[in-house]
Amino acid sequence: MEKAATPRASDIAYDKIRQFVLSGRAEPGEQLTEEQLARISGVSRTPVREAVRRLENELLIVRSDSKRLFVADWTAGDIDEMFVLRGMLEGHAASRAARNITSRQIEELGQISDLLDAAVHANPPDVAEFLAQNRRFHDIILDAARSPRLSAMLPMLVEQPVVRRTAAQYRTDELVQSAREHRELITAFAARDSHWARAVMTSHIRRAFHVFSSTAMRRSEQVQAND
Amino acid sequence: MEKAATPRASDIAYDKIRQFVLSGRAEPGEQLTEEQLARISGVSRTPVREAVRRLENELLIVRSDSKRLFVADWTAGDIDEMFVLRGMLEGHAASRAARNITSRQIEELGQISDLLDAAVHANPPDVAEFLAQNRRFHDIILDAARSPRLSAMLPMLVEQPVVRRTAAQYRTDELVQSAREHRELITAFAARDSHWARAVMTSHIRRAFHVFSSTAMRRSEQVQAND
DNA sequence: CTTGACGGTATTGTATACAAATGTCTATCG
DNA sequence: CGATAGACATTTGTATACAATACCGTCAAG
Repeated sequence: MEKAATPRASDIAYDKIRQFVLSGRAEPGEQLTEEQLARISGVSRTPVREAVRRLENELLIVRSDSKRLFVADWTAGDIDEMFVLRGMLEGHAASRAARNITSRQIEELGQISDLLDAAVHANPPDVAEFLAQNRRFHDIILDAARSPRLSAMLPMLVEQPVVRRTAAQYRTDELVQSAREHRELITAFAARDSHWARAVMTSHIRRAFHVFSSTAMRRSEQVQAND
Repeated sequence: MEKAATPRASDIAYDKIRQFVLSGRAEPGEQLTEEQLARISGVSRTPVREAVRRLENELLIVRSDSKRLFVADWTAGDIDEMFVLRGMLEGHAASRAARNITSRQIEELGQISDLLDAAVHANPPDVAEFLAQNRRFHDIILDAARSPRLSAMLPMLVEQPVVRRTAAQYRTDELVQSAREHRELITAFAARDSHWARAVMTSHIRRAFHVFSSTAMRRSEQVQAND
């Protein structure tokens, strides 16, 4: 049985606020007060402050000239930049992982890959499941990289603008290709080929960026159509 | 006249604790209690906690399995990894800076470069001044890169193991070479050549790593001699 | 001698009260 | 009419008290 870790109020606050921001219930640029966030997360301001510090560090929340909190708002340039950094860092993580990964972990990646395939080929494709397993996949690689520093830095980059859009925007062929790349990564890991792993990961992330861009466009077209 | 910003207690705590850790007054692996840190920095536990969160994020302080604080302790592998990441990120920063830097900023870099030369050629070389100006130099580049994300991530990597050793460990020829690379960076910026800038910066950081390794060795030899 | 349970102590986590500071509105003056 | 100063409201920052949790030594049983 899994351990039922004690829920720390500051973690609760972190999750709730994060979800509040990413779900789009808070508009980009909107002001947030600590008290409001305390109400939302059901704890006092003290743990909220800690949570806010973390989110601020992830640039999900920004502080105005002096100390007032706002929901971050992303330019296209920010997002591009973010994917570039993710490409570098995840590429590096993959490279390290190829050297350090255990066969147990490779097995695990294989199982996740099966789940990814299942999610893709479901009818209709189960995109939420796909994203969840995709995240697990990348987390294992990060773990295998054995770099506390990478583990601290990557969360600042992952899935920030991704979550906001609805899952329905993905096309099946994109998911298929993504799943294929995961398989290739596993092969590279099994071969302990760090250069291969880095290259596959880098292009994987970069392609994700273009998928993101095009789905963002699709979405805005859809929004226009709804107006 | 420059603004005399209000000193926030949490910033005071951050500076004091950081200095406490980096100066070597705290042994790596040693436990730190919030109350002790509060005494040291002269504020209450609340701002200390915020400061600790930041330092924890920079991996200068680590949390034991549950919640007790310890001074981080670095393996050779950690330091190597850190310089690799710095190389990637500062290289990327230089690349962006080459595209975005203003002529005003290039001038500023030139002035700092003069100060670097002066510090190197003083007799004896003024290493503290060199390090201070070096830091200003890199900060300007980071600023010119215009990426809030890089600005958030790089502080996690800079000068952590560097400060602990005494300045006297540097050799003059190393400082001369470093100053030369700064000049070359300026040239690359002036030419707006992002590839050149990235390459120079990458090798600059990588060379710094090897200088660091050798000075660390020199230092340990010296310590052995003193035993 | 080892192991495990118990309880005291040290340390971290949270809430609340209050202080400092920032923003905003209004009234008055140029 | 616009600008500015001052009072008021809102928001963030800090300290303290208390609660919850983890650690560690002790003691008893196997």
